[in-house]
Amino acid sequence: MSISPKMALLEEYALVARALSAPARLSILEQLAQGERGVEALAEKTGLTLANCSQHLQQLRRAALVTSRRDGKSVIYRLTDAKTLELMDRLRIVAERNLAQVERILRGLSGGEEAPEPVSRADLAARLAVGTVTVLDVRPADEYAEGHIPGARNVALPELEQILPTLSPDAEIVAYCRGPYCVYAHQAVAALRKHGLNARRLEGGLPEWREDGRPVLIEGE
Amino acid sequence: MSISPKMALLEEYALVARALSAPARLSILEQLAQGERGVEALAEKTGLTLANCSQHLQQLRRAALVTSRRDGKSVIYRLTDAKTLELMDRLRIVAERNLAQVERILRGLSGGEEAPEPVSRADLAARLAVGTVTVLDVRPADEYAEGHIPGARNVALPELEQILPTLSPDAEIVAYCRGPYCVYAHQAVAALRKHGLNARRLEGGLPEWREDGRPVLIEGE
DNA sequence: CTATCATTCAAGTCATCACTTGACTGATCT
DNA sequence: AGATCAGTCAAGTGATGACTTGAATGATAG
Repeated sequence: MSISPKMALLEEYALVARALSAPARLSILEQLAQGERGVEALAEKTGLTLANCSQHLQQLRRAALVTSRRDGKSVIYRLTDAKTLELMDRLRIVAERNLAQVERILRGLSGGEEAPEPVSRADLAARLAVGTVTVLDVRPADEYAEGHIPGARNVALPELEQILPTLSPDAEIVAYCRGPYCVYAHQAVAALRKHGLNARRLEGGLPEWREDGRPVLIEGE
Repeated sequence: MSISPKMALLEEYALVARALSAPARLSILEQLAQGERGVEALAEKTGLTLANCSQHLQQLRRAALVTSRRDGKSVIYRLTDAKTLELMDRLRIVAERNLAQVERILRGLSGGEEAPEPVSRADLAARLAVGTVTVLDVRPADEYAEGHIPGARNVALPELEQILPTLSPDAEIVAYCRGPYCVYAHQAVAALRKHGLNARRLEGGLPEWREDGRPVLIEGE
């Protein structure tokens, strides 16, 4: 006797949801959204041990969210499909709408202040075209080097304080980071606004910008 | 010592994903998409025992995907937010794109034949306006009575064979059911096509139709 | 061919989950 | 108040998951 096709389908959908049901794996997926990565790099960025990270990757592979290829001694993982990012974004949206806890955390990130609405990517592109905006890439330098919005200046969060004097109080500042799951841009905007600067977050991050088909500058090109 | 806000956020997102990670709960959510329901009705429709169903509902409530209210002796559950349906649809899309197993099951539902593209809801609305289409609601009668597309004829799957003679071979037939997770429309279309009829599925089901703001007829109105 | 490096596998531990059974609670009906 | 009905809770079981540690694999460098 075979199980019903309906249950079989639900099992498959549940398999994908289960892949997203551990914070560690969401963190890995966020990293992979920046670009393909070896296991060690992923383990370091996510703070997981190597073996643990490898096992999470196996689970992501079982759900077919990631694929791997061999490159010499290394195994390089990448997202199977950009649609996964949309799924993760819906997940965030539903969580933000329904869970009071999420709002509390986000407010905490903004230092208790009300954060301004984020700038849409289309909006930023338009402002970049006429040059009336300062764009800050607040990711770590290695990720910036791998690709960033043309014209963006890289300032990892710890260095933010130091560059404050170089920012004009009149300038319109837009900060971005890895994407909707990343808190760097939230924190950067909160810090900048505390110093009276006119800063806002970009909606989404570099992966979403790239997915829109907008230009991405790679270091050394 | 407090955990980082980032991990706290990821935990919340993972909580929502975990709520979607059991087939039983996906099944419950699909039912709730039809309309609010008591625990017993949900248990019956999903084939879960009462206690088990209740416990799944607690988990859905923890993730804030459903809310409940008391009505006399009964507790009525409903979806907190229609965005949840979008999330579930993305889940399905990602699963269909990445998992070969899903394609295999869907092909099996269609009797091995290649199923035609579904009809979009806008398309069906246009055809209904000019009256050149036969719409079949292939859900159980009680769900049809609770609301259906105006002009749709209710034929639960087991009765489909009997009404075949009443369908013209020239008519264009569109079948719909509960939504993207429901297999009834797939099966109905396969059966109809096997008899040489020109049948296609509607994209999505009644909840999506309603969510579009299109008219829904309730029995006895 | 041996050594090295990147990754995976295997085994074990502790926690959580799905499901069952049977007792419990809270609202209604008589 | 007692009986009844809808739903929840509590405890127990077997399965799965997250994480750790240490051994095994597979490709390259010497």
